Amino acid sequence: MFSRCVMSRKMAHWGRRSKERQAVNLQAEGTGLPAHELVYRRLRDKILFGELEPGQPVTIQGLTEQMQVGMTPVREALRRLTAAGALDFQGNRRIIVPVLHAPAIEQLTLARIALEPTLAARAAVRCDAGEIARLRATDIRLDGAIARGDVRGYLVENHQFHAELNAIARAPILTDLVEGLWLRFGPSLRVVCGQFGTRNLPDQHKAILSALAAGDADGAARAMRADVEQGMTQITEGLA
Amino acid sequence: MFSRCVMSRKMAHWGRRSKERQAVNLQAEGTGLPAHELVYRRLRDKILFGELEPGQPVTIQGLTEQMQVGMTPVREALRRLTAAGALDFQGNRRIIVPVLHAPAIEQLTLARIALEPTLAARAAVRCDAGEIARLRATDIRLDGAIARGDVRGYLVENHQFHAELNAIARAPILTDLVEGLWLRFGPSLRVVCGQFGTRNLPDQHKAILSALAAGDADGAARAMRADVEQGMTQITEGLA
DNA sequence: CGCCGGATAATTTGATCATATTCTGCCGGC
DNA sequence: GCCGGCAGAATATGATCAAATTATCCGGCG
Repeated sequence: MFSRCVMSRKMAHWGRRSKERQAVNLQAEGTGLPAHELVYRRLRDKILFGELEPGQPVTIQGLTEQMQVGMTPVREALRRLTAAGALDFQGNRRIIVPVLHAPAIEQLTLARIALEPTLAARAAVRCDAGEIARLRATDIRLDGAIARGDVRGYLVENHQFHAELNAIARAPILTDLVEGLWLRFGPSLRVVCGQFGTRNLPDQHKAILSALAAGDADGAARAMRADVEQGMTQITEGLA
Repeated sequence: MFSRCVMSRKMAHWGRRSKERQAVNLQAEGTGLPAHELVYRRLRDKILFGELEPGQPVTIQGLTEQMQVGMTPVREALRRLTAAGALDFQGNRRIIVPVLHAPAIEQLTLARIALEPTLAARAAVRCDAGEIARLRATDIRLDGAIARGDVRGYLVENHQFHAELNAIARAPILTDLVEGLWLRFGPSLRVVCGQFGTRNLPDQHKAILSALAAGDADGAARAMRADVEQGMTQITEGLA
């Protein structure tokens, strides 16, 4: 009992040393958010914007040294992402970036068509002028990225457009569901865009914006459905 | 350096002792699944079947001693559940069982109506005789639980019925989404059932079964939609 | 003289880490 | 070709620190 107490003091000293090194790193990274949250967000963005390749293995130890944090936060972030289907947990405790196959794409399309038009319709009856203006600005940046041939920029702004739109709908539960779907096809979308470039990337954003500005819920839903179908068709054909 | 080594040996010894006790406990629980998976499943069932009360705080340390495992597995299970919305992460790093309010119920209803009829329709064109028979058997057990006034049994068998039905649809991604929704309203559903007992718990399961047996996709979807609306109305009125 | 509000101490809980242990997959010997 | 050891990665634990909540205490006021 006593010896354990002494021992603990020593460990406390070492722990403090490493902790200080750690603290500096976290401050450098940014806000006062917990490390597991930071790891989660950075990994999520990497998946969403195609910095990870389908099939690529994701190891805990790799992340710990890459992000300079302990294993526990990494572990938690990975659990969150695997729970959301953004990463694939191979039975033999190995984690990889998911490789989409036809049935998965079909289900994702079904789910997106079931949810995103509903959100667009809600947004149409809730949006105000400022929100539409911000949405227009995002869409212009999106067009710029396409013209520039900037794949990463396209992915970022496209997601931004849809995220802003979903936020307007004031339905956080539905929005969370949709975000989870986007995480699932993010890596594959990047692959497709990488193959074909940004030349042939039509979207229905103009039609969506018109419907929103007119407060036309049904029109917004239809336009969103078309946008989703177009996007998922791209993925299907690109991976075929 | 040396002292640390000695210390480590002692810690290892204690760790092993508790680990062996643990191993026994894990074996008792069942298969050779990892601890975090077991914790996740047990917590999920508790949420799904109403053993946790809305608003009740869920603490890591409480779980560690309750389930006799270390903090890391508990932590991972909680991350998975909060990611799915089954638990609510209060900003001040405290976790509680979610308390549903009207907008949340509305969104859950929207999502369920968007997804579950689709799954039912898919099931209708995929089911075979054996699956229908199993589904019938589950529904009979469900009726038994209702007649007995067994709330817990009702929750278990009702979930089982829908889970089996969704499995027939062979759309694991959609099924996962729906499972997440069920987790969100599980605790509140229990509260409602606890208030009213199992007397007034009508469902559309007979209609669903007929449609499935007839291979009538559209009929199955309609019946499922009615079942979902009925169930969610119960919750809305019960919590009002 | 008793009660209440705010400041402080104590406890509880969460977050993170280093380490020990276990499992998986691979490689070389038979 | 198969089996046993080995390297590496994942799982799990306990220690420790930080934050937040709760309990306590004391001075001022009714």
